[in-house]
Amino acid sequence: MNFNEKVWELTKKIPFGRVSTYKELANALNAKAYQAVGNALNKNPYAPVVPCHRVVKSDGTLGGFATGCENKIKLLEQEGIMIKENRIVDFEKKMIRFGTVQNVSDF
DNA sequence: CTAATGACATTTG
DNA sequence: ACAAATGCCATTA
Repeated sequence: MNFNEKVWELTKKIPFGRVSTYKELANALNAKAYQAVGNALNKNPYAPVVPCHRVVKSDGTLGGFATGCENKIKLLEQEGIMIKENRIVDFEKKMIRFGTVQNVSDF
């Protein structure tokens, strides 16, 4: 299993209504290649399978999207995530950390 | 193998 | 707070 497949598998595990960051994704894979994570998501062949729109930058901004960041915003809003000025609202609460159980009550 | 690239991150001006 | 510069790691040419 190469690095990209790991990234995609992990991305598929992001639950509905939550988001994660490239850095946390790489950290969960025990690697530091956050940029390579974004690179993998960019050319992922599992476009509809992998919820790439739930992956954002570490500071809460959206980052990029293959089919346009506007589309990314729409997808996230469909999942109940509010976007303000290209930034995720309550990002700290929405962000998921793999390996740690998150509190669902505040969402 | 070497060089260039990117949906990034961190530091600096 | 914003923009530029630098560092980073896997992938690709």
